[in-house]
Amino acid sequence: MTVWDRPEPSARPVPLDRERIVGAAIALADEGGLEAVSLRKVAARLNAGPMRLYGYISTKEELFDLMVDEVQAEILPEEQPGDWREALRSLALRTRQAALRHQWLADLLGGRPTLGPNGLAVTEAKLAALDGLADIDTVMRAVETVSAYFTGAIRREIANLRAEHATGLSKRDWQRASGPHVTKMLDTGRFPALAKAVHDGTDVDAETSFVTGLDWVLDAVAARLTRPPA
Amino acid sequence: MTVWDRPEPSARPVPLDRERIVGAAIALADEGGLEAVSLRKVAARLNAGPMRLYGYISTKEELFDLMVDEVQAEILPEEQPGDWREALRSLALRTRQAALRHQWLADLLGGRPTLGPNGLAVTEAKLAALDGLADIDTVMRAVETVSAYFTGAIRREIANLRAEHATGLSKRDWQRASGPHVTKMLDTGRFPALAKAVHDGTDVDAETSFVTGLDWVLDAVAARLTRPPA
DNA sequence: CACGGATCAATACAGTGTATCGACATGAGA
DNA sequence: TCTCATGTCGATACACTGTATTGATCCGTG
Repeated sequence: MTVWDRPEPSARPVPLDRERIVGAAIALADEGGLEAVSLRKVAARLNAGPMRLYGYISTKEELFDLMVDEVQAEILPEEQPGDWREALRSLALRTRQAALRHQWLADLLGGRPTLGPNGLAVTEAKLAALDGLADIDTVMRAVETVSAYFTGAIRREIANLRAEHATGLSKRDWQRASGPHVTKMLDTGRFPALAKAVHDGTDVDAETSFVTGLDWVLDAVAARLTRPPA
Repeated sequence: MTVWDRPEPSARPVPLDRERIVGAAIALADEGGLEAVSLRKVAARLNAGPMRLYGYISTKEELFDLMVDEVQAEILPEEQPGDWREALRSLALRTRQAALRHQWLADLLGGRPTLGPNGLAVTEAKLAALDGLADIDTVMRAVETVSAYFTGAIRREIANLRAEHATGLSKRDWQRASGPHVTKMLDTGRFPALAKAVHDGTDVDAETSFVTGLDWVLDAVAARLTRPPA
């Protein structure tokens, strides 16, 4: 092969860093969900070979961790409100909003400990909100409980949202259309309470449902904060 | 290729049904986690070719759905206790126990609507527990809230459990060893509340933490049931 | 006994995460 | 200024994935 056949080597490789990599991965996930994120596609988006990424991450899971941590930054509020309740509420709502923007977050939320800088900062914010209002153990329990609630609630919301979107129908029509199956099941009479709920229940929008439960949980926390701090 | 070269066709194919398929898949998942479940391995475990499965399921996701529903059967209590609170508590605890037996369940919990027969039965049980104790909408909100809580809590618990197991150390040593990283972060002083929590917090076992939060949430529900039923 | 339709296995394909390794550009030393 | 070691990058390779297609083989029915 003569020089003339050989192509000129491509310009110096594009400089890379984790930020760019994570950005590309998030973009892909936003567009096509988590399953659209492959190391090859991420690399391609950065005009790099797939193996190049292994200088910055050592496994795909690590990339996911970085993605989650990146999004955690969106959750941190600009400034901490004074009231503990408003602080926790705000963190929960912002997490939900982030999950609505990046629906793939629902697949990752709670799936691994969040030890990245932003993840730690979020945890710090939660703990700080309650700092001094009760003994430490109570505070930890409170944070865990609230976090567990909204993690679970967000996951369910996104799951339903996807189910609706998959069948391509409005919220209310879902039960009727998600199934011939479900309706048939309900008609068997083996699920009377559920049938009644589907039939007579008001369908509130997801946000209302989310904050309703959230406020209940916050009430429960409030009830435990009456004890004097340790 | 003559007849003599050609092997006698293997005995009549093993009969198959969804139950067997799901059983094999669950066995694989119990042993090696969700990622150990591949259609090829499931089929191999049943002495069948991979394509054979597509007569019973049309996608791998459906197999996961069947697995989840199968495990839901373990959650249904033999008989419903009289007290609504005990009923919900029991469902939550049994879900947790199921998740501890089948840790892969944590990856799937809340990820999709559960419309299988057992999933519907579980939902029915939750709703039935509260039936008549408040207007339907309140009941639905209560069930959603409790479910969101324990879904999230279970997920976090399993996540931590895996993290500990991955580093192979005891609960308490985790913060110290999960990182050089975490300790260094804490030493920066940027996370005072978190540092205090790690330092001064008692480490309660996971079950205690779970039921503590659960009882808080149940208290919150109880507070809303005082209103007369609709 | 022949045939039609269903059932199943084999093959194939496009894609995955990651290990290995050879080429090559870059910086240090002579 | 030339040479050589170093470490980075890309190509190749491997074992594996979910699933479409296709061709053989069996069964029940005419």
